[in-house]
Amino acid sequence: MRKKRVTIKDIAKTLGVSHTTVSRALSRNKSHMVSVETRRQVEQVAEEFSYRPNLMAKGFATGRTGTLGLLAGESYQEQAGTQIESFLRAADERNYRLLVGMSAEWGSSSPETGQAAQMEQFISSGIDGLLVQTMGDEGESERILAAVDDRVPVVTFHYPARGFPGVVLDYTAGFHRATEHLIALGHRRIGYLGENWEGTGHDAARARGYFKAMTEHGLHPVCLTVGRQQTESGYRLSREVRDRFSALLCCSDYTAIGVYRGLGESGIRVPDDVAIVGNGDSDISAFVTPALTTLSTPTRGIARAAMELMVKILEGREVACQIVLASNLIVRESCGSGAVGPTAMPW
Amino acid sequence: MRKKRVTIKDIAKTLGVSHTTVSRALSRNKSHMVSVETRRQVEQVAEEFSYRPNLMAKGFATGRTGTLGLLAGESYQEQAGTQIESFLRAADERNYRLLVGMSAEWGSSSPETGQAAQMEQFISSGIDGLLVQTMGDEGESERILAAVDDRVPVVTFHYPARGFPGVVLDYTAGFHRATEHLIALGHRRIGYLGENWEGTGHDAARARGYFKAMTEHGLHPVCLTVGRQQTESGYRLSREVRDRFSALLCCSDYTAIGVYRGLGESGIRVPDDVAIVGNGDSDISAFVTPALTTLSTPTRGIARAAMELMVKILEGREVACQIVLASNLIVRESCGSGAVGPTAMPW
DNA sequence: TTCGGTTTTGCAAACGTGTGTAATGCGCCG
DNA sequence: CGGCGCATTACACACGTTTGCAAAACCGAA
Repeated sequence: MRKKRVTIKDIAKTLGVSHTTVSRALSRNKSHMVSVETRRQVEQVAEEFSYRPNLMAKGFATGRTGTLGLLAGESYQEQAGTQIESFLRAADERNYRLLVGMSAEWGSSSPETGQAAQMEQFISSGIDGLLVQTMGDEGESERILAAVDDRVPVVTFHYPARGFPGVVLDYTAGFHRATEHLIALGHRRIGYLGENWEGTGHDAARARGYFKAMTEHGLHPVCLTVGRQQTESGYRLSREVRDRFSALLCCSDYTAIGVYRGLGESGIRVPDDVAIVGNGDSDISAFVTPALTTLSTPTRGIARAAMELMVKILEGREVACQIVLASNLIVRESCGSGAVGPTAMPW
Repeated sequence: MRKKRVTIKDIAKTLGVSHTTVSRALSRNKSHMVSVETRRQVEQVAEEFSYRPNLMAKGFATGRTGTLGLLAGESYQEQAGTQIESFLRAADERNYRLLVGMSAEWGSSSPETGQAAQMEQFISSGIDGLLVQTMGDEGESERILAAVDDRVPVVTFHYPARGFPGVVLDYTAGFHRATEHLIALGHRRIGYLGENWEGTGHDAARARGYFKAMTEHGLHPVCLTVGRQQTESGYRLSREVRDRFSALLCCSDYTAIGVYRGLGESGIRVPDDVAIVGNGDSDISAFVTPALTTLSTPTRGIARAAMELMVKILEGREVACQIVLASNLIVRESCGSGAVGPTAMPW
């Protein structure tokens, strides 16, 4: 037995005015004036009845709901949780609500279908705009285009998607910088441990940065492929790697942790015998021993930039634009360059 | 220039029937029949026009939106990200959408105000039910009661809230078990490092489990207070602790990591000199050296149970009920009880 | 008093869908 | 042929809010 909600008509009735007047009094509409006295009374009664506007009805009438859809990626590696949290903050700051979903593989349907279905649902729910985490795979922007069908504005983040404005994380620049860091420390035999460095996604972007830096310095790049079980793969690959390289770039912190374990068991020391660089700056990276030098994903920056872009588009102040953010190299202990202890706490 | 959306009226017009018929044909309404032929035609045209129902209008008409509000807690310690993700999965499984917020301190307003405002907004947005992460502080259930004002059903999770059905995490049982684990290993001088063990929240619940186990075995409980900067506090307290205890229970994994560092710098070995138990089973715990024995929060279980409870309540199959879940003790290396290496990977 | 203008208010439609009630058509039986 | 029952469809209203247009009220000046 739930309470019946208070509407503007209830207020209107007790004041003996029309609901139109109440609506105008409360929404401070410019085009139609309400006398000061009327407004005062309306506000008083609204307060008294603890009136709360029905945002659904409002959105229904205006076509704007103040709600955005956020479609985040999977989390096993990319820290979707932190990313979502950052978006919640950014949305809160701008007084938007967030309908959240994950473009996941867990369901019965394929990832593409799931993603499309989520977008459809969001749009049906009446969002004002859609924030989509892109993965960079082939045909992604066509999929988004087909699902959204130009019914709401879209802002992508993480990876560029043809035809959509978005915030792009420049993994290439980050890994270029990380590779140069290792070269500057005197390393020559530097390897890259990647999941899918021949493809078109995140990982290939990282590999490109590595390739570029290596060839620029006349060095020979060598890539090894890790499996989906990243930590375990790193652990396995560590055997194969022991004498071939003096430094290793890993596509994720988890891979690096697996390498740590494997090398440790073989008596190979980090960073004295091999230098390691991770990626992601996940919670673990500052606390393992030795603390892991890694590339941090500017999660908050991405969320902020994407929200700002979305708001601009909604207000018609911007049409299309790609914002590029770079990963930061966080130097800790695992390359032996002098930094000691955790340098970046997660709070 | 966005596309105009296709409505049932458009379908009705092209078929020369009333929109009522279309509505009934698509919603397979029991009380009114539609001829097989008509339904077929309607479905065909709907497909052709790629019609998508306006969930807002639907909810507006029926009073049900298929959307739930999720108000998660802060994440700096409790891993809100993982918790949110679990809820997204659980909601997806049951075909609900999730409006997500965090009851945060980040805004300009006080946490209580922020929380209340979020609840108001959610309810205004037309949610069918509200999932609230409770913190266990004084007056919490009154605050929720005041904000929700019986307009939507509420299910709480994490901590019991008077008058609300919910899923309760039994920290007391978990820490009782952890303490007994240490006692069984022969430890007598066992300390507890807690944030607020005299209060009424999570941490006090943990402390109660510790107290209970200690007094049951005729041992003297000693609590030390850590600050909000958990890792740093653990680091500082580690000096004070070195000779007083042979085992330490920490209120979070992060505190434990701080203790690790501090003890390591003093040449005190874990677990040989001091045994450590953490709490939370965060990502780091399996990967630090030695791998941390910790209490895992059944994040997925909480989400599943809360969602199921909510659905039951929405369907009128349940009224009030408290489901209790316990933390699991994950035995790794930090108590020296024989387990080696990471025993629980996060995937 | 009347007129013109300004300020304030009300009416009614609109947004897209669901649903109670009434109407229509059809076949069957008396 | 009339009446009844049943299957199918249509009409009209509801949900809560915004908004264009029109009407009313008020004020000052002619």
